[in-house]
Amino acid sequence: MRTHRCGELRIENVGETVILTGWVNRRREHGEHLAFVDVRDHTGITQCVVDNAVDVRAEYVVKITGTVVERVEGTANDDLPTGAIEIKECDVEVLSIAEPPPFPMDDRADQVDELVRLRHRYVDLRRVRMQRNLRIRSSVNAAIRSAMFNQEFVEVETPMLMPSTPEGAREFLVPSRQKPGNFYALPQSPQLYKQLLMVGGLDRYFQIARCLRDEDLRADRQYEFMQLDMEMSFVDVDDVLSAVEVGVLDAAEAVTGVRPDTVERMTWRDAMERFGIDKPDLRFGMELVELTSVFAETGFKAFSSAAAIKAIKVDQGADEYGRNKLDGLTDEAKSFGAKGMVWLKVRESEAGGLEFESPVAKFLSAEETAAIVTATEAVAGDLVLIIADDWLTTCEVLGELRNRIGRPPVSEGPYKYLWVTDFPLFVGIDATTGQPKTGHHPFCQPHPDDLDKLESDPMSVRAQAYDLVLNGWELGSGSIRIHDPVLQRRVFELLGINEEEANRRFGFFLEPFKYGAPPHGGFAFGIDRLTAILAGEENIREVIAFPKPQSGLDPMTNAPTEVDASVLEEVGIRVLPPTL
RNA sequence: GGUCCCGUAGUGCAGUCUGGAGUGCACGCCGCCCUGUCAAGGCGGAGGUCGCGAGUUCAAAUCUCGUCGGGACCGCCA
Repeated sequence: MRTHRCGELRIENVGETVILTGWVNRRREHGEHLAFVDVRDHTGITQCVVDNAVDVRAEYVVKITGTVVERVEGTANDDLPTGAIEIKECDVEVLSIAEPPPFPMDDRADQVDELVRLRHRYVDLRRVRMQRNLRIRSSVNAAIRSAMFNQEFVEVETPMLMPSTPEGAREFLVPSRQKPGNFYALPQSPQLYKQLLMVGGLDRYFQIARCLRDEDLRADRQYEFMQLDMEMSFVDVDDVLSAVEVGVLDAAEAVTGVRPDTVERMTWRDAMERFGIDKPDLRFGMELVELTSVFAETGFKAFSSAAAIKAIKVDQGADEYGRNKLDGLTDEAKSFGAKGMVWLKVRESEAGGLEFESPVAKFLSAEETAAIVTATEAVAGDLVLIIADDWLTTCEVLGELRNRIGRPPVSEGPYKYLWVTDFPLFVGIDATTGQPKTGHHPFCQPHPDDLDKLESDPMSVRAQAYDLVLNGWELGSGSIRIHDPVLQRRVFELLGINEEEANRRFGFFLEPFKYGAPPHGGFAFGIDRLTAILAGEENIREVIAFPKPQSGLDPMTNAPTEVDASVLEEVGIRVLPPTL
């Protein structure tokens, strides 16, 4: 139908008769005998010179046949790759007429209410931004697929209809017609199946897998999302990390043209100590400074009873953070669990040294003041924020403040990939049962050096679990799995799950391990998130063709909808009246 | 479940604090003019349930309450 695409023609094509197809980007009339029509497809725009009698308007779909000519002296457009030429003696065929688009087709649409864009997503998708993002996404998928295939991973599709498992995220349920009153669940992840593929001797499995979780939506969370899901047999942690790295770095290189530096590694403990979070953004410093020992003998009550005291320093933040902003940060700190926040503005003292301007300055001894300055390497004009609490709270609150104050926008480089390793096997105690709660999932292999502490000091046991982090976003996580039924039983017991309950909840999954399970481990990372960061987008909706807004209600299709009573009847469902 | 912000023409805004006729701007749209524009230019025109519902008031886009919708975040996401 066409000889060229709209972004292709150059000065070399002058003289050729060409056929272009696309959408009318804009029309400029100049009296009775002259009008310019910019025809657009995903490759770009070409200017066509037509007679004003031709009635084409914005977003009409057209087929234009004409001759490529060099533009008249002085009328070339340097902003367009095709700006040196135009199409003359055009024969214009209208393939589809169109109503005016509901929003501008250029960058101004970035300011339009997202709901309007989503309601007319098919129009929004024509824009440069969305074309670019979806093509980046396609490159990411292609790079990952070939990276895994080249490493001898086998692509296997696992079922979308699976049994409901009560663990983890809330599931989407699918009623059964053959067995009314019973339900399938859509997979939160292919976790269970991929481990069974290892039992089945696939050795190396991967899948670009759709996962579904019925949890509240966020900028980085949709009901449905895509993961690179993989699992390997006869491996240790390093083997898994290396294999995943190839996929992630290939994808990044495919998009940016630059292969990222090798992925850094950091233990969970170090990440918490230094950055106060298990997904540190390494693009900026502002590391947490340890001050606990400084206040070992302090007379300041807020600090004397705290297990951990740490600080962050805001370079030259003293003037920028007035009373209102500091109060805001304090409220923030409290909302994340701190009892309070101490701020110190560093000033030159009259004696020539440094002193603090702060409501609590008078409670700090000269030695403590000096020690804080030394530890934080503060200079006049800096702002120091101190949190004193139990170790985890101190770290987490400062981690939040650090991100709030220093974190650059997603679109700013560089890309900082990071492995966070040695996560704790258990995090916290379940308030109702008094049993430890798993940090990852109950099939996660404890660190071999910590096996003897499982019963005696479970909270200190590290897991062979690891996360991949990019610029402060958690891309994914994985672990070496338990393949030994005896060890699995020990872990279940610690979690308060007896054998009967384990069989009831995970029976179909545990049974196969009696038939010879290889040691194995794996990983999964979110393709939406990786693509968003590589595209410089703050929100994964911008890299998804048809995403849902925060409510989960689709403004284009109106899903979810009611269904006919007969349909419900068939699956044995009766809908309750809405609760008031 | 919670906190905060937003809702005025197809789109983006101003007006809301301090109540006084839908008062206004830009883009888009429709018509006319225009032979070198390229987010063209000129002239004219159409287009509004101020999200919705109550309340206060002589009078509500504006104040109050409720509700719906959107966004960011917390909870949640093994």
